[in-house]
Amino acid sequence: MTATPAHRFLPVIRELARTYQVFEQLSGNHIRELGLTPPQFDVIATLGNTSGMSCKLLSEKTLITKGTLTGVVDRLIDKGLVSRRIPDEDRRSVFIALTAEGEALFARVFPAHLDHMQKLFDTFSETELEQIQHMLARLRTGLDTARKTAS
Amino acid sequence: MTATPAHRFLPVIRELARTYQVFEQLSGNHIRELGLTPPQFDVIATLGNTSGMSCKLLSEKTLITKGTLTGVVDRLIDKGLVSRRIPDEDRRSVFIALTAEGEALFARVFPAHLDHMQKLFDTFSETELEQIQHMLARLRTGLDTARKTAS
DNA sequence: TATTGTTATACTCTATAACTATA
DNA sequence: TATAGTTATAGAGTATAACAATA
Repeated sequence: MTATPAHRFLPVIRELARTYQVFEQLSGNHIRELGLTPPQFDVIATLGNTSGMSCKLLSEKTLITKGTLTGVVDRLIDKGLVSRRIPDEDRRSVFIALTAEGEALFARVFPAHLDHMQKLFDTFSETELEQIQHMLARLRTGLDTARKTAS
Repeated sequence: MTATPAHRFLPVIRELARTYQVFEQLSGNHIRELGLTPPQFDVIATLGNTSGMSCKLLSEKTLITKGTLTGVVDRLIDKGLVSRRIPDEDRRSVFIALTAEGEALFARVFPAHLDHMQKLFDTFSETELEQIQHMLARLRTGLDTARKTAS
């Protein structure tokens, strides 16, 4: 196996980290204006356009561990944005879904959030967007594999 | 101006976010084994291979706001990894640098961290690595511009 | 007055692990 | 026994804003 020299991929890692962090900061500012935190918005966005899902699945999709997720969902329930329900099929699990108010927030906020981001992509051609998405997906596959190997 | 349809860039945002989050998780596991947190490692890595820098510059490079940075640096000082010094030229500022122990940690840990990440990039050609880096850089430029506009 | 950092406050997230209830 | 979540704990990061010291 030919080792990849560090000088070749280190700049990519740096760019990935910085790009995401700047994105997170910009996105986070917008989110906090709505009285939400980034993890809370992540949950809202994940539940949006679905009929809800189990705590376990929500945890996997958002990458928020179960213990943390309980607290995040608690706060969203306090705000009246999501609901918990114990399904009859498996009374161990918890089904989490947006409330009507949560749906309304999602419908109002998510498009605004996209508008907010839209101009960043105007300099990219469709081909370039596909390329970057494809490469990120490949990179993530490698990351997923590494994560499983590590655990 | 032609608006970019959301369905074109939304997948890119999702991939960027997920890829970085998985990266952060993998990287974070490795970092916590060293007794550091990701922001602490970020500071160490930023100070590595430099003679130190002001709190302000360190804040800009790590994207950690000044109030938070004080606490992060406090904890690194408690661990004996960095030092504070007030320069004579401008007694308002604080000069932060790695201690000998911090340098040793950086030298030992950073290459190991890279080794840990290396295999993820073996399926990418040199051209592809350059492309993805270039596209991320362009994206970040757009993000930086948007951030300045927003503030 | 403007700039650089620190301090204070209050809250949220995080990891970890013990625990409960159900399967 | 295994699985799905909750609870408990302790620590760290975060935003925000008031503050002190220096320029």
